[in-house]
Amino acid sequence: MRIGELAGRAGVSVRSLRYYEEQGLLTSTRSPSGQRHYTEDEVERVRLIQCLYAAGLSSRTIAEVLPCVDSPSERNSDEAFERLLQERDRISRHIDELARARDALDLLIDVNRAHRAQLTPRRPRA
Amino acid sequence: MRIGELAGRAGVSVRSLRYYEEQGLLTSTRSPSGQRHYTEDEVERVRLIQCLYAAGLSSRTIAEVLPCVDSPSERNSDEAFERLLQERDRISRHIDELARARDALDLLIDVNRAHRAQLTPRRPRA
DNA sequence: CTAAGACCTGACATTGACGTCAGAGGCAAG
DNA sequence: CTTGCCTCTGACGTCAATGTCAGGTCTTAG
Repeated sequence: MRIGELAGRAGVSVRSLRYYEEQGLLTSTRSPSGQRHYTEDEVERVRLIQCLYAAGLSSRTIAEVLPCVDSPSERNSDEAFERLLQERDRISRHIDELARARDALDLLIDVNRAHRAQLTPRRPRA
Repeated sequence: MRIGELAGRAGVSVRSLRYYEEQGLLTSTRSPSGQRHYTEDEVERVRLIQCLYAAGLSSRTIAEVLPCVDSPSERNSDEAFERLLQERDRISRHIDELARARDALDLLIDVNRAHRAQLTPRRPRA
């Protein structure tokens, strides 16, 4: 398929796909006229890349761990594997951080609700 | 206290504190010579602001919810309160997203571990 | 054949939370 | 008074993942 279709099916912009290729996260075969062509598999790959971006990994970091996706059986991915573990931990810590922030907001919400209840004693959900 | 001490105690840069003030997140009293002075309370406020930044809120959004911190009892914070609920939900969704990414990494880790175990059958943790 | 629409490269624009630097003034200790 | 550190304002720099535009080529439906 061509780049427009891949973009549509993976839910990203054409611009992003070209950027991913530039960053070494994605490869394409080229038609004689220079247009990029992709296989079905690339759809999932792009979704994975997006997932990792959403988890806060940078292009560089994604590039570093991709060997674990592409050739999990090769010895050359020692560094990549280390990175994978690191990123997993970073995500866990980030989740904890978000949970603490959510707790703070929950507390604020409770306090505000209490005050609001007092202000409008007989007008709930207005 | 002056800005350097606040920065140290709250764990942020002096530059950041001035930026927060510029964004309306923090206020200071000024000495006759123009230097900023802060009370003890501001330490906690700065930590809260940092917490919200870490949770992905922008300066603008933090400014929008701060009325709920400063005057939780006032009617004027309707919009702020709405925003508070929205952000809480956004954080929850973000946590779910991160958890999915972590699951994906865990799977990758398992697969890679399996392959590595096969490659070096009698050399664990080398 | 031809027009519309997808695609190409290259380059500049954007956004947000800062870093950093310049040039100037403030303040406590010796 | 001076030395050294803190602070001030203002302004430009940064980084990363895109958006967007220009000027040109390719493909395909009619």
